[in-house]
Amino acid sequence: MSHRTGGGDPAHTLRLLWRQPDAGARRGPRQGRSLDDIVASAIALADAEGLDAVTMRALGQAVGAAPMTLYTYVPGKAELLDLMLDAIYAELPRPDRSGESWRSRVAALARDNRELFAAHPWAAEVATGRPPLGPGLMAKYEHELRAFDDTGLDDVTRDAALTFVLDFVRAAARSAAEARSARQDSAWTDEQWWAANAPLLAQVLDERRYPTAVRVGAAAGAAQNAAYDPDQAYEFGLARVLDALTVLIDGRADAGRP
Amino acid sequence: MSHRTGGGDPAHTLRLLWRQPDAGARRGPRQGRSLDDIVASAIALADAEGLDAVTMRALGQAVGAAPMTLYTYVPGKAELLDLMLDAIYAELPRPDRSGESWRSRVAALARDNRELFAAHPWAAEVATGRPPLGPGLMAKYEHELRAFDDTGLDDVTRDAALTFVLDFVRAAARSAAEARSARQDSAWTDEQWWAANAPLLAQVLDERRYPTAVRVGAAAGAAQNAAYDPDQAYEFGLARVLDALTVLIDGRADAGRP
DNA sequence: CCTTACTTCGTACAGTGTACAACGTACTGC
DNA sequence: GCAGTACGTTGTACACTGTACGAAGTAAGG
Repeated sequence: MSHRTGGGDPAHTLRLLWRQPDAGARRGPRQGRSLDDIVASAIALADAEGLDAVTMRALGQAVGAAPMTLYTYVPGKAELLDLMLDAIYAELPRPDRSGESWRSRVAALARDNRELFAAHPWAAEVATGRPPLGPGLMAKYEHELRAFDDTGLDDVTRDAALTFVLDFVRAAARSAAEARSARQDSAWTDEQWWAANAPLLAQVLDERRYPTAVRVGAAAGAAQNAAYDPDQAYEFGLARVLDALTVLIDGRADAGRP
Repeated sequence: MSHRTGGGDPAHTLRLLWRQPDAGARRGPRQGRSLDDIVASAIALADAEGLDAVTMRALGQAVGAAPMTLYTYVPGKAELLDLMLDAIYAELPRPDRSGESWRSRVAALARDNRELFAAHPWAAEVATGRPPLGPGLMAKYEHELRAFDDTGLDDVTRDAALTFVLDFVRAAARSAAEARSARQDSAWTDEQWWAANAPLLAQVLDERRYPTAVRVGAAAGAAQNAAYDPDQAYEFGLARVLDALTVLIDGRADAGRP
């Protein structure tokens, strides 16, 4: 199974996200834990051991309860993922950057999101078909839209530009997470992997058939000391994203450069 | 479990990808099917019912064999995913575009990849920590690198630029796939979902607290007839990507435009 | 022919999310 | 104070996953 959000009654999920208790007096025993405890434990578990380690059984053990107890706090696992995401969104820094240039603000926005994914790599893996419209995401959205103040973009374009930046950072984080988990899970280091592949690869990669691929692949591999360096891909991509926005906003490519 | 590639002996996987039979005479009964049959059935299954439907049991039934029989063709499911990916890469069109501008070639490259993900939406979900270095991927890489001929980019930058474009298309395909599966799996249409969320959202979305978010969100929602339109996001993003490459390659923003 | 390597497949196991029912608890209405 | 009831907690159970293991049958080598 893949990790997906949503699924249940949207109104119920939304009440949970905004921590709006059900109306009516509560009979029966009081809950021994809080929703925040559950969510915080789940995030800690995911940070430490990855999203696959967040099972209802493991989470139950982490909070000292039977697995099924969790279902009195949360309708199901999909909603738990929504809550986890919204919680880490709420943690993002949101300093006032109104004195800076838009370019500096957007670069900071990208950096903050990158650091979010560095702290919580699992977040890039979660498939959010419908986003968790909680306080964390709203605060994030509000703050990040402000990065485009004074750019002259209309509202629709502003939203599209933000989505473009965020999707880029998320894709980079996902690639980085995949590269890392390939290293960790597979019991083969990058070097061993290449060494194991090299003999047959040399035999099968005809330079007449793949001249450009062989040459460029070798150059790129040498430049990165690996088949793929997520950090370099991010730096390169971010520069391109900022260039693209400069064209969109200032109508030329060299604004803000020496 | 998420869907991941790789894992086993890289050399063995590589032999499978390039269809290099093990050396030595084969004793015992001959295999009743071919590796290509297995892979083709798996792709058909994934196309029709999604990646989650590709289980060893279902695939066994599709090829008319017991589930465990598959393990004589493929070491495990991770390797099967590698083979599926390489197979669809091999299907991509690779016409000679040497007469066109680089911008037209890169746009075509993006379109071809977008259509690949449209035909095989599951491909965007697969986590390829280490890429399947088979004939399909090599042919794809060779052809796509050629899109940057005559751009003056050095080899390392050429690889980075291609990665940038491909990552963008993949991210867009992933978002589109997530949005679609949210629609299909959740039993709530987009309209029902918004209708269910609207009352509480109206109550909780204070316009003083989230002025920009509320305004921009409403404008974007109206412009897209939905919370999120993957097609519009793709078109917007592709234009930005091409602008960014124009800056990189031609040093200005307006090359190739009227 | 016997041996050996190989394909096929039934069974089994550890793991997943969660439905269901039993049990105890604390509040509501009297 | 007491019955009724809604709710928290939990053990068990189910369908499902990938795949390890071993038995049975088949074709080739010596």
